[in-house]
Amino acid sequence: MVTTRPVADQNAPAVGRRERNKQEKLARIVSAARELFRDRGFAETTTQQIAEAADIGTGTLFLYARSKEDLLVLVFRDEMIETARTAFASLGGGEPLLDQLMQVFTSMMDYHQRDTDLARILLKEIMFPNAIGRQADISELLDIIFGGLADLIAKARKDGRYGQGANPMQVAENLFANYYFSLLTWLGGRVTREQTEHRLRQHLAITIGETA
Amino acid sequence: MVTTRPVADQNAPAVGRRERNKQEKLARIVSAARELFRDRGFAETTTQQIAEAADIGTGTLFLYARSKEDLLVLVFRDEMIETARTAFASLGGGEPLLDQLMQVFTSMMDYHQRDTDLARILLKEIMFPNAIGRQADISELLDIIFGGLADLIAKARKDGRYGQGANPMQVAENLFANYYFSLLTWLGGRVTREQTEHRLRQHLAITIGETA
DNA sequence: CTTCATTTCTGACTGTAGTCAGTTTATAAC
DNA sequence: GTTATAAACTGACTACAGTCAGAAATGAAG
Repeated sequence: MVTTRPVADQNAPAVGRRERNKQEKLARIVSAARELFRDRGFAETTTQQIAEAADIGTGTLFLYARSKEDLLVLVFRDEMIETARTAFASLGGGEPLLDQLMQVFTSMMDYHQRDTDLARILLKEIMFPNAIGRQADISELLDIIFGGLADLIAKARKDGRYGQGANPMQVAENLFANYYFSLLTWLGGRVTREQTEHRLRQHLAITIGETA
Repeated sequence: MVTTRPVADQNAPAVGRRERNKQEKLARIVSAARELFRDRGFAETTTQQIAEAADIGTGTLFLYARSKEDLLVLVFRDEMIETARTAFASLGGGEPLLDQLMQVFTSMMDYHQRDTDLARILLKEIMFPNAIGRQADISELLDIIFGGLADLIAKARKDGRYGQGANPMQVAENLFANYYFSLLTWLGGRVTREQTEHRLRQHLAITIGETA
């Protein structure tokens, strides 16, 4: 049997043992970290424990994530992206814009509610990445959210469900700023989820120039 | 000479040597920390250095601030409060609301521009206090900003410079959320100050329902 | 002044994130 | 196969934030 080098396997160019090993290790790391973070919490999990559970050296961990926080983002980024996508995709077509917006944002809040402590740290890291050029890039997540919101606004305007004239992307940014701020107060612990949603709705209404 | 115990010295009740020492130490700590943070940056300054410069033990530092981040807030909180007060106080009366808002926010941005690295960490700590019941409480700062904004809105509405019907406090929160978000992108380093101001103005215009 | 209780202070110590010089492993070239 | 080069890995190590048991200072009471 002539084992030729694996030439151009469709969407996996140049996959040698090296690359495979790397992918496997990354998977082990992410899996171990996810479990430990969920079980014990972020602060209570040490990078040593993660390394041990992933069966790698302590130093190796930091080849895959620049910091413990970076690792956290790496672990949950995909879930968040999926949550955002689903939130937009499961939207009915003809409802009032304000209701659509609230559906999207409450879906994302549902995700964070499962573990508000992790959510808090995630939120912080998303907007304050402490390593420039981080491994775990979150621009894709932001693109999905901003793009989705801008689309909603543009569509609502076409259908005559929303009349204002401002640039959809700027309205989207304004809406997200309010969502982010609401999330902060919610996860800050002084306000219930119910109160947070109520206020968020009013803030969104102000931005799109309607009554709540 | 009969040294009576200092009875009720007007606005300083029960000031013994103990209280005086504490105040002096706090002043030394804040002063030393301010200088070091400004000179070398936050990450590059160690709590040891601060303690040494303030001529106290390492442990003592953490009786006055729960963490290094807490100390940062302790150091700059008063300056920020003063900046916010001044920003609102130096406002002319009859200008368009949007211009007034931009004046307030650019004043606060001027303050942060002196040291954007510190500003970044401050911003983070203000919205993500990592110790509950921190020593350095920032609720006063937020009260000033929210109150000031709400006043501006209420006044503008009375004068007929602003017509919308929403609760002034909620509009204030919406405006601040947008300011905070703009600050984030600015201090995140991907956008110039000029671009940031331009965008902020448009976001504020959307919120108050006017054209930029 | 002399206890005694309470507050404040202290620095040796601990736990942990992150580093780096040296080692191992994969690939390429012949 | 052998050798050479580069990539990936490793764990002993470093630096530093924050702790805590004991020491010192203060004030109160007699």
